[in-house]
Amino acid sequence: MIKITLPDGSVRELEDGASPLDLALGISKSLAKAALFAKVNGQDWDLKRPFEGDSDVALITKKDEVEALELVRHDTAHILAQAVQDLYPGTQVTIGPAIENGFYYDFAREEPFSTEDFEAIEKRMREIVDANLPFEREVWDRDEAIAKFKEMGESFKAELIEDLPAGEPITIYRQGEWFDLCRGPHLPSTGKIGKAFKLMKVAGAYWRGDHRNAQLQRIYGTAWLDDKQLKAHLHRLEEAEKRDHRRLGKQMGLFHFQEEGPGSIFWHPNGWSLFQSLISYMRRRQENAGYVEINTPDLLDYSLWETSGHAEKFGENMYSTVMPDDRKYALKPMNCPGGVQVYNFGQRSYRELPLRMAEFGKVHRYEPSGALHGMMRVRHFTQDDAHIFCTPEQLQDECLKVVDLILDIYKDFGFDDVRIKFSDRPEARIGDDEVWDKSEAALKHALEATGLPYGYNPGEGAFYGPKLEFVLRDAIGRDWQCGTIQVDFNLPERFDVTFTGEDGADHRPVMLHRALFGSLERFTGILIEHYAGKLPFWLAPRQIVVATITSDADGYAEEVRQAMSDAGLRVETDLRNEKINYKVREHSVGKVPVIAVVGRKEAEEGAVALRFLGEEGRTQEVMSLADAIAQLGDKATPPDLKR
RNA sequence: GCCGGCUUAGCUCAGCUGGUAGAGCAUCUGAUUUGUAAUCAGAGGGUCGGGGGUUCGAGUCCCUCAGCCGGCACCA
Repeated sequence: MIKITLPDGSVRELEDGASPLDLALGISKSLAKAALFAKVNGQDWDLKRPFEGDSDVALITKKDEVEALELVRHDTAHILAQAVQDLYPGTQVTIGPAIENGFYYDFAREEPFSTEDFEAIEKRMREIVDANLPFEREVWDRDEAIAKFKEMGESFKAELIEDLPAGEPITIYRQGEWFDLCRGPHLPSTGKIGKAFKLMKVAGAYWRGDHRNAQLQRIYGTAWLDDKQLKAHLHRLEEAEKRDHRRLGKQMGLFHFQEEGPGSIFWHPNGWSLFQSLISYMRRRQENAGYVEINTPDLLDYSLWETSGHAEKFGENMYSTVMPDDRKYALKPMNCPGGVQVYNFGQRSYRELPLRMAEFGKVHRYEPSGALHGMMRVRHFTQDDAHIFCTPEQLQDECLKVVDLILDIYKDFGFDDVRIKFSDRPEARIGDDEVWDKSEAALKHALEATGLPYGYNPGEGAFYGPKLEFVLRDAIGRDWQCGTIQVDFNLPERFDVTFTGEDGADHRPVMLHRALFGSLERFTGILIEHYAGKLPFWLAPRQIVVATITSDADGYAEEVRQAMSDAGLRVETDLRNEKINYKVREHSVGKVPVIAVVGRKEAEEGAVALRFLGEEGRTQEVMSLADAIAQLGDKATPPDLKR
């Protein structure tokens, strides 16, 4: 007999060789039907896999949505693989994990898959579900497994097994004739997967994520517990597409791209207004936080990048040119060397530290063509950069201040859920390990002092120092790095940066690189998506459009515009000979937050009828012009000036 | 950069198996002066991303370059 302890603490005795399924049956028939898999001593366990002695057991059902979804998605990946191999013999399978919202499976096949193949594949997948094939777990001998997969021509699978640690049991899961190397667990049978899945897209992906390896074909799918969830997900995707910044940017007249400037933005008046609002805001915040602002050349002698080490690491991605004077120049890909020159000009005293030098720097990077993505990844962008020169003793405190500032600023833009990632030394780096030990420790301590949760990105630091990344998520769930802090003991060394200490001797400061928006271009894109174009009033490029009903009100409309403009509001008139419906629609589509409608009535009364964009139950309010200006003026005040 | 897809009027898109391009919106002109998401009528506008090829003939087939889209890789 074995003793099974359930999560509520109750204990049940079962025969040797009993499985979670027997346990469930012993409790109730409905539980046995609902159970998907079990957690046995914290380990994922198939329902039909016998217990190995006394155990703590939790039965997982659909109610445990996170676990259930993960399992269903993983199982769906398996039937995708089976379906593909049924339909396209000669295709090799590799790996197929569950991911957020679904799963993917990577295949090796000469001929490309196309989305047109999806219908046939999905049909075959549904057949496999209908067949209700039991998933059966087997443990194979390592060498036999390798030989078997090699014999089948599955070289990728064989490679996976070869790379498993020696002691690891090789588990194989069978569904009917088909089987795959897999850690498990799986559902009892394919019928339990259900049909709330859909194949979404094909894409290339490198074997083991390494671009030197073979390129595989990845099929992405989404999978859910029921049709309702699936439909909801597809609906979410559609909605997310509507807030795509590239689409909204066009509708709102913010910017455009064109072939002659791949990865570079042509800012239109509305977009540039938004961009400038962000800069003004950040300038105030930085000034308030004890920063000074500088500006350094866009074009500098290439040698500066050789000194910094960027040329060696990123030379391929730098725009550089040799001029008739035989000097090689580079468009700056980052601002650090420039900032260092300002610091190094003249002598610095310990009394000046920490010295926080900010720069809205335009940088150019020749990003790989495939990396370009709307405003999120461009070749020409503006950083709200700053370099903080401080003593090692001041380092931690400065890091903390930056983290606080970043999070406070994100809140002003409505981002409360920000993920922080700590990245430590990469393989390709400069500087001694002792220096890295020091800088990593300092940054980590500062981070931990905030008490905030954070993720860990091993080996993802900058080549000169460890970094924190602040990650925001776009409309359709893609993550984008925005803010960053990097601790740097290396560049001060390379550029011979010093200050005179209290003792009269030269000392080496530490350099802190930081950006809060990161790229203003990217941040703008994220803002557009975050607000689905309905920007907060203080950021909206056109805050108010004064729209007339008949031409009788033209004169009054102009008066209103002038008064609002005098109050510092961004306002335009729309005097066109069009119906008010037409004007309302056009400016609503253009995401103008307030339409001030004026007709004969308003003109007589000195009033305005304000129509607010997307505010349910508050679509229209009639008030005096003075009241309107007071109310809108308040709305137009940036959040940092309200406190 | 890699894999796949796409590229037709300012915008969104249609154009079957090759036979010299269509719609809606926008623009312009005219009429309409209209109370909160598209007033009516008329007109102009593209040689089908660039280049090359196959063909009697190509937007439609092939090659090539570029850009964009979806991923992957990269991201100072």
